[in-house]
Amino acid sequence: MNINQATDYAFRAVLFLAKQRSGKVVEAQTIAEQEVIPMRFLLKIMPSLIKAGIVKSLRGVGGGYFLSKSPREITFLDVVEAMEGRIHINRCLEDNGYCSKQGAPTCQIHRSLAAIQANLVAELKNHNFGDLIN
Amino acid sequence: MNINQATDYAFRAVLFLAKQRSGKVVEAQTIAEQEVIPMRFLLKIMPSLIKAGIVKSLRGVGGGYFLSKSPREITFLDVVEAMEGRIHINRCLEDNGYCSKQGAPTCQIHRSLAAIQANLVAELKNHNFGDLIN
DNA sequence: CTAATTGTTTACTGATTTGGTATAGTTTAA
DNA sequence: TTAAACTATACCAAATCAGTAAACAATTAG
Repeated sequence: MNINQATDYAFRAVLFLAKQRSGKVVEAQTIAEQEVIPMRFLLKIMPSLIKAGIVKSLRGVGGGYFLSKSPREITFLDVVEAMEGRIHINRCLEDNGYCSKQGAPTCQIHRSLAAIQANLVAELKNHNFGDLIN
Repeated sequence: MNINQATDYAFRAVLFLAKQRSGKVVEAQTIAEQEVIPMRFLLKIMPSLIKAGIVKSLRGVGGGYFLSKSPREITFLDVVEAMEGRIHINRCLEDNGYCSKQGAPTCQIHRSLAAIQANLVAELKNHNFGDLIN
């Protein structure tokens, strides 16, 4: 029931970029040093944020990363999903959800967990990076 | 961000016991068959529910398991914590929380995740097994 | 054009967790 | 005392996690 280390680092990288003046390009090494993230690991994490449309990058001299939209438009859910995919608090809630009992449609546990998951997703969506920097 | 298979099985075992008439002792094999849980695995799971005070057991002939309190008094949080311990959605929220940046007290991410976690815990506490059997 | 700089991609690795099985032991009723 | 039931512990293969490494691609400076 937790986020993994890569997601934790991703939160910090996004927050660090959100704190820069708009459009400022920050190289990986700066983020890694300031946020105490292993450089190589950060370099593996960033492409996930790019694919999710949260961050953009520039290569070559003077290159680096910057947010692709305003911090207020980036939610905690966006970052979690960028790193870990859609949230499913139990296997039975996945798209072709597996259950050894095959009882999903009528399973009371399934329904309760679905409600709990929906609440969690809503809560994650309710936190954005704009609120964190003011 | 999910519960593990053992916890899923634990939910089913508790619900199955909750559906029995009060005080009925059910042997492991019956639970395993009805809920489609590998017997040996179930036998390893049950002691966690017993230690958490959710279930009681009787050994020997005619033995088995039964709930130690009313279904309404058993929450989803109780079962999750019985199986996985206290919920921490990120390492920094553990008792002696680790953070490579050591910035927990002033970290905005930490504070947001703490709020999200508190919401999740409250939601889990809000679902009980009494509601599921009526 | 070339070299230096910066991100991208993919593969690899050791440690830990997960999901489950096996074995030996304890308790209890008949 | 024997069979039925749970308990404790050890074991195991596969997957995931956290991180490292190396080769590659793009860009800019000179």
